[in-house]
Amino acid sequence: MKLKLLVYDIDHVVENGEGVARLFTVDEKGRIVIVLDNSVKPYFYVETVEEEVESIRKKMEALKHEGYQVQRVVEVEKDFYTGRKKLLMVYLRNPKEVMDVRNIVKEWPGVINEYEYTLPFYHRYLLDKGLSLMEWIEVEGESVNGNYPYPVVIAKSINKLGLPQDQGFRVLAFDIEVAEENGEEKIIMISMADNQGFKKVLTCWGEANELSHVETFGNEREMLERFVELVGERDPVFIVGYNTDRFDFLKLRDRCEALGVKLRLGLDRKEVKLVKRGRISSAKITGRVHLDLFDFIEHILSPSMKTEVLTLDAVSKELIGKGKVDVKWLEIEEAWKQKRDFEKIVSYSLRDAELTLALSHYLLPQIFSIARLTGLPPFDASRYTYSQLVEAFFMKKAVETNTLIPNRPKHEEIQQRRAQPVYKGAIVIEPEKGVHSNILVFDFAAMYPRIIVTHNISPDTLNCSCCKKERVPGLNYHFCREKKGFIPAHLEEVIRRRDKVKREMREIDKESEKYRQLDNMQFALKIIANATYGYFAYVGSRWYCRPCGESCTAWERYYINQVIKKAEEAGFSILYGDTDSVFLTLHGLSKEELIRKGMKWLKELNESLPGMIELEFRGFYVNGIFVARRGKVKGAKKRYALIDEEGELEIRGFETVRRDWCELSKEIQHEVLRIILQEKDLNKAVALVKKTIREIRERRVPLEKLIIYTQLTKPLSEYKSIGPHVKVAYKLKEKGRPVGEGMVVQFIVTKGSGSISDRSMPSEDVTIDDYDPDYYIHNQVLPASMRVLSILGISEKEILKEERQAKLGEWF
DNA sequence: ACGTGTAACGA
DNA sequence: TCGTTACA
Repeated sequence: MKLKLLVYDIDHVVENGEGVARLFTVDEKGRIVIVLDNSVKPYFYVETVEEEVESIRKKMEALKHEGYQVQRVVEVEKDFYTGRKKLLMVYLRNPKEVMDVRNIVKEWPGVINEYEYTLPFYHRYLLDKGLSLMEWIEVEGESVNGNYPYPVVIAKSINKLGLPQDQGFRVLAFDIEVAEENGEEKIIMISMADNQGFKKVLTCWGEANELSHVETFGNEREMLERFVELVGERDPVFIVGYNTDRFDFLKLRDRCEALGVKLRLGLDRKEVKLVKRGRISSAKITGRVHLDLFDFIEHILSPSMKTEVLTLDAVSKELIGKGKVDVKWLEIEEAWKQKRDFEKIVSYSLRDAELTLALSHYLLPQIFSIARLTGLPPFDASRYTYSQLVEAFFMKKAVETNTLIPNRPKHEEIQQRRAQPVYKGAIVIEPEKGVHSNILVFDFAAMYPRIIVTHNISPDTLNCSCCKKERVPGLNYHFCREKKGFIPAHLEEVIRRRDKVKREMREIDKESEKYRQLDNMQFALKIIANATYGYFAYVGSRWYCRPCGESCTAWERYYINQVIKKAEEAGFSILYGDTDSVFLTLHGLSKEELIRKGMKWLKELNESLPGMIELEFRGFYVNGIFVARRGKVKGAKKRYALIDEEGELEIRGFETVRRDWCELSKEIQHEVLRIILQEKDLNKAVALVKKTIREIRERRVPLEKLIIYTQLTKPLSEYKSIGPHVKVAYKLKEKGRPVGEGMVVQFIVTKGSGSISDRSMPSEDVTIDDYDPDYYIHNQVLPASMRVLSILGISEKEILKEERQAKLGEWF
């Protein structure tokens, strides 16, 4: 029989001692079909000294007599960055024997190194088959009776059908609530929502009730058993949650263990498995893909998000415009805290499941797009960091081009790499402080990836012996001009594909499904393109190449200097520049003349730039402001504000955009910048600051605007210097609150004695009468505002002097 | 577990 | 001054 199927997950089973890939798929009607395929055998590579090839091959074959099922040993040749390599390819039967045999072989004399022995078998299978998940395949095979309540097919052949076309998967979101009872933490509520309209709240807390979607149980065990039963009934392909790796599944496992409930959520009715992944573990379910959206957001999306905290509420609000904490939800939250008003609590809990479901609708297509590009299962694609995704992409390309995958560095090697001094980075031009008008901004789009491609920067082209034509400016490296490097070859493909997708996007309706699909595609390509430079110099990298990273920044400095030189030659003044951007102006020209001259200059410049490197026009700005460094005359780098013709502000580096400054300071600084750049009314800006200072003294500011957010970047015990956020973390810990690395501490500085740290309190414990007006005036609002006002000739004294008079005035 | 350059805070 | 954070 022939079947058209979409693979959404994969693992392997061992049958009669043989590794068999197990593909979890759905057909066009959304029905689950399990496909078993034994066409890929587990193997790894061994590099030996030339003279020992034969003897070692014989020795390996002889391992059969010691119980190792060495099937075949084949001599192969593969590309490597050091050149062509002859290798022995050792085929085994059971995937777990790969490690066992490698551990034996590595001790043998004459064996130089082993390769590709750490790949999980499912990854080996996907790479060798050239398959990506979330794509349609055609399976020819035979239907058999398996131990699953789903059809099982043994594959004879599998063909890729090409273009991805999404399928309506069943997606179930869930969320649990816990509470302490008699010193023991229990699960008291489980909410579920799926994309077929199913909603359910299970609880073993509160009284019986009339709500149709609520089931109340006499005890926690019955509730958990019902949860397992319901997952089976709803039969989802994707189970999504928010922070479920680190919280919900750990709690579920603990409680199920304590109460003797089997958490059988898998298609095979097996229990949820917690698999270790670095510091934290992930919950894995056979045949259903558990996706923790928090991981994906933390690793991939958060750098480009505005929110200070990655709570479900804040994230949904930013990404899908839902989850706004309005009055109604505040009420519900209060009810939950006080454990009263059952109905409200149920809706609170259910809302989390529904928000997670809504988020998944938006995020799953992005995850799938990354999965297709990197060849990783969605389970991994959603959990990997930038560097891991880049690595997976190049591993796929390596196998496609008969290139040997370099090994991951061992612990010792990582230490050595870490000990290397940092190399020279990008150039930042020191700006002249003050206000400037008529500014043209240009930047190099995707500069590092384009440098890598244009100059063929790659570990396999570094210092080749065949040609030495192009030396890296200022460094003693050169890269081959004859042969295309491994990294540049595939990176070029990524950049070209992305450019093409972006061109296609311009032609179609922004609201269309096709547009979203293309957008997700270009996003996945962008991740790979942008992270490759950093990956060269990342200590954990397989394709580690410091000279490559160093060369990228050297070329970057070269090009920025070229641009500056040519701009000066054309008569422009250079106001500022950072890494890949330049800010230019030309006094005495009208706006139109300036733009016309700028465009002409840009065209000529681009004709002189090689390869894929191109400078782009980012925009024209009416005004811009550069501020001074603290206590210095010179202008500060990476801190400026621009305003365009539409009155749109672009603020970089200022307190306004930093989360470790309180909202009030940020708001006032933003307003000061706007008043100055847009209204050009210095007095109005000064008056605003004065008014704000008065309001702080009179305690007429909302407490939330005084909260400072600071992240704990390491475990509490590792801090040598105890700053405010660390002190607050200790205070939280004392209260019995969970405190850990990665947590964003929220605090307010209060009155009293001692250092600022001593006086910093968890924001939840502070009332309006507690905060320290002096701190918020002198350490927050004033510095933030003065940063801008002082360059316009306003002194702190001026603002405070009149402030004192105003205060005096209150007495008369 | 992506790179380096930078400003600024609090102890 | 140093350790720390968050930004470009």
